[in-house]
Amino acid sequence: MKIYNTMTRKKDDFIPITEGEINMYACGPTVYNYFHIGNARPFLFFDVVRRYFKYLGYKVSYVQNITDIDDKIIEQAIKEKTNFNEIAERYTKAFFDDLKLLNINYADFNPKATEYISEMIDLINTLVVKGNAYESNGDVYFSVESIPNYGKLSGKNLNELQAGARIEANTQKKNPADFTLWKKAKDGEPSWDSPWGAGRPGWHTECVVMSRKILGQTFDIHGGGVDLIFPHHENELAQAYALDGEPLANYWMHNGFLNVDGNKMSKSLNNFFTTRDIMKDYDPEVIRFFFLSKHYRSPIDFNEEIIIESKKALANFYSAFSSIDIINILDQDIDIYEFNEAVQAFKEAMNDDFNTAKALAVMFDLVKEIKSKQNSLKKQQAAALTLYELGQVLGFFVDLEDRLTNSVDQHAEKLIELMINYRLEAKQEKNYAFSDRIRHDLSEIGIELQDTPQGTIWKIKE
RNA sequence: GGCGACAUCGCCAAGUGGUAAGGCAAGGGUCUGCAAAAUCCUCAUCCCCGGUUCAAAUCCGGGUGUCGCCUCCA
Repeated sequence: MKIYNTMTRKKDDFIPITEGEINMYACGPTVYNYFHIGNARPFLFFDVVRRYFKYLGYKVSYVQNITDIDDKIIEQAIKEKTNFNEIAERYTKAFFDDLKLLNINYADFNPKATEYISEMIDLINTLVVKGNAYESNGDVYFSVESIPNYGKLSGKNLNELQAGARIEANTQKKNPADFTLWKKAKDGEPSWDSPWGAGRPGWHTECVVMSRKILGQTFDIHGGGVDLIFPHHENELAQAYALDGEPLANYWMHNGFLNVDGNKMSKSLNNFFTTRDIMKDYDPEVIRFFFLSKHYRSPIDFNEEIIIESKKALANFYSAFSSIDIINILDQDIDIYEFNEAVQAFKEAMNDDFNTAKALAVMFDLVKEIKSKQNSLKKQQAAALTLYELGQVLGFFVDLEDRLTNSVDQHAEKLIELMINYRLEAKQEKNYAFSDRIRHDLSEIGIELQDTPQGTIWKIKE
């Protein structure tokens, strides 16, 4: 298995620290709002990473933090004239609700920053004692010059950083690139006591404390969006290195950004979408397909057309399932060994730095096998079960039965059948004007009739 | 200004040395009273120029274009 490692800038062979076990950490949300569609990408992608490792038989420990104290949360609280706790709690709940809708399995651990304040203070204190951090007027900064190789992950060097004029001049800092470990509280801000006075921890410390506490000194995979490489992950790395010279993680994975109609998503461009809002209009599984149809490291463009395309493409899987009546064979003991080759192709794709786009192509090949009349029923069924198995690895096909059945109440069903019979009578009398009117009118209210050799069937239109 | 990524059919998107996966759309056939659905078939030489090689979308150099990071940000 190969994973692209931001640290080495190439695909590295993946070797877990402990054979058969994987410890991974992905940066979670700052809970000050509903998460947007761009945020959904890493959440969803690392869900797939974890599912795939489990499919391969690894024991996976997955940690995703929740940043529940931060400037943005405080800002939002002020705006709503409430306290930061209430904001954090509200959007933490929303976060979990939305994950559930997206069929993203919760992490094994979701530590919150506010639950680890004393550990963070300990860590900062250790860094101060070791000479890697210094207090200045109630703030504590990490000294980037105190360790060698600062900037290794992001490919930056300190001279260039200093040359960049965009780092605000902060006279408190010894080096403009030094970052905040502890932030002195202003009047009225939430705060915790510390050896440096009342304040709150800087963002870059929580991940170090929580990941090491739960997963150990060095863990296997640390992930997040590309924008986190610098400064966030660089700064995490620096702290861990300063503590004991050990790397924080062996593999650094970063997903590419999402653009909207070719532009960066921003509130000012009026192209800002929360995942929650999009899920009102589109099946969450369509969103999953959309993301997985492109390699995770590439930038991806979000727009309405592409979502509709994803929706149509995804529908092929269900159409294939429907044609084979998969619900009735799910618990049958059907040998799917015949499609072992497809499974291998799927794994090969996934083993190559999680090439989900290629993996989806393997799934579409199975759709062909399911529908091919050259194949025996048994072979079609085996292909369907293989498709089902692979799809689940990517997080598809939840509530399969519900999706494949028309859900209307019994009276409505009888009414529809009644209409179908009336139409049939009209057809037999060659009163096509009337039969077409019935079909048309039913279609108008969302019920689609299809004449098949087996008779007329009906479907609820999307 | 510094660092980096990308450029493949109308659209989306795999493919990193051996002669272009897949999806959407489109065109054509079958089926149908007509539809729909289904089904079968068709559909690219890889931004430009130069180089390396028996062989390049794939490697190297030079262009052009798009994007990201350098500041809170998935």
